[in-house]
Amino acid sequence: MDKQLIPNVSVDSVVFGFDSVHQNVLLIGRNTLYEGTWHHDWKFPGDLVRWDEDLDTASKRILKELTGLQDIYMKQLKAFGSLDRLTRRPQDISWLISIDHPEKRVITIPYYALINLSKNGKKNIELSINARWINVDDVSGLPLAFDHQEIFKFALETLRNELRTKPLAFELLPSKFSLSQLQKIYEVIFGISLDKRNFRKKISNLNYIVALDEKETGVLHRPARLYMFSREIYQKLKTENFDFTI
Amino acid sequence: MDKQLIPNVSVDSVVFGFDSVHQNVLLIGRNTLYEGTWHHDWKFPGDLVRWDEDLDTASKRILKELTGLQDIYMKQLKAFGSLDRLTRRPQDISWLISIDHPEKRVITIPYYALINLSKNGKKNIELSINARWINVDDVSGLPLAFDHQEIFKFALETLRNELRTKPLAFELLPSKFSLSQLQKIYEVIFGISLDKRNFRKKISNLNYIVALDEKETGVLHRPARLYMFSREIYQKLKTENFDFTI
DNA sequence: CCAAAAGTGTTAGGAGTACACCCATGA
DNA sequence: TCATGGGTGTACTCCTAACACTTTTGG
Repeated sequence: MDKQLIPNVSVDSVVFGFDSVHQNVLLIGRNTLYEGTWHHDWKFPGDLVRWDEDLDTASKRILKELTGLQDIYMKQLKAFGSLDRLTRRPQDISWLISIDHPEKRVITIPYYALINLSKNGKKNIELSINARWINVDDVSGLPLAFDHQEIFKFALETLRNELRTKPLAFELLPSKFSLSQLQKIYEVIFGISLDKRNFRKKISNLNYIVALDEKETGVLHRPARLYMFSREIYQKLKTENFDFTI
Repeated sequence: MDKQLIPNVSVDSVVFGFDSVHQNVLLIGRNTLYEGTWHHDWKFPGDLVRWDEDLDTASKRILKELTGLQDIYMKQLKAFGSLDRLTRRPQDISWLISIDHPEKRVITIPYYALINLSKNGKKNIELSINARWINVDDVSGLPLAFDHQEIFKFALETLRNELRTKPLAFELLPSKFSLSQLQKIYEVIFGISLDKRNFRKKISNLNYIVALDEKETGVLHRPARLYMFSREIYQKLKTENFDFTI
């Protein structure tokens, strides 16, 4: 095995992709030969960390290598290090042998990432390898490798928590956006529907969301006014508790 | 070095101790010989993980070995794995050499723990090794080893977040407690003061905090009514968002 | 002129906040 | 009877929630 790699520490990426209608997650399809038959399942993109890179750097590098994605919001979830996390499912053991992986025990440090698919082009990303965007509602019905189902559950909870308490929605929007786009993010990720008037009333109290003198173009309906998120104003007001409980 | 230990993965414990007046954290004093003079600093209790134990198990074992504490609430924070985390301060390098530690790069996985000092006896815990309870407000003025200042900051933020959104306060209370005791926890940990009447009004809406037909005894004032936390009722209502924004 | 989404105000109920006095007990 | 913390109610303000029609644009 490559000597530049730490043999027992990996990172995985749970990449959430938002396409203005659904919330998806990026999974890599995998075929494993086990007891003479092929098994198909899914895993999150991930790999071993190098000796000469930080964990945050590793997560970015590996995501880029495996999917071509870069310059997107990424945040560490926590470490997963159960004794049997690689060996619970016999087909995973077969797979580890097939890729000549020597370690019985690898601790993985998953990250979650956010990406706007309408902005970045869903297909460009799927081109690389056998990655697919899967609707988050369908993930619990799929066979996932190792402890990736557990990691997924933790990632989804964390995403929702952070979205409610931090200005994370703007990572999923272009720098100029309409209030309907913003509202849609909360609706899709929390799986709820919100009242337009009440939502706007709430937003108008947040003075770090600033109205621009610009409108949408090229839409076949009344064009919406555009807004931007001012990180400077947000930082100043940050001491007040932000709570996006909508 | 002990072959049972994973050489590059450790756990640390940020133990918060609440003594009904202050919030403290458990630190281990350390003297390091560096360039001919002794340097004194502090670190969180921690050690390497064994090959044959889960991370959660390791954190409990090591905390018990180093402080005698057991059966307390512990939760993982996240992994810290900067390239230079062991080597930023020259005296840390000296110390690693002195304890014959071979690895240049160790990823640490800190946990935070909660303990009620009035219940458990502050002194019993300090007896072991050179551990001390330090008021959390004083920690940022102390020299801490490695990246432990950064870990501490993260732990304190996480504690406050969890306390606001999860029924964590009850980990710091006996099973039967008065409302003043409960109020005190929020006051000390958030460093604020709360109105008694408004606090009680809020509590009375939470029906998983159930009034008992019992009173304090042995106090030299009017005895307070006792309450208990019902985890069953809490679990049922859990879907409603809990927010202890006081 | 039609389709499609943008934009806008009012009211009623509930939650949060500020505030001061009497009560029960042990010493 | 005194010291100590326990226990209680009201009024005001602010936030939340429910709800429907007009406006602007491109086709």
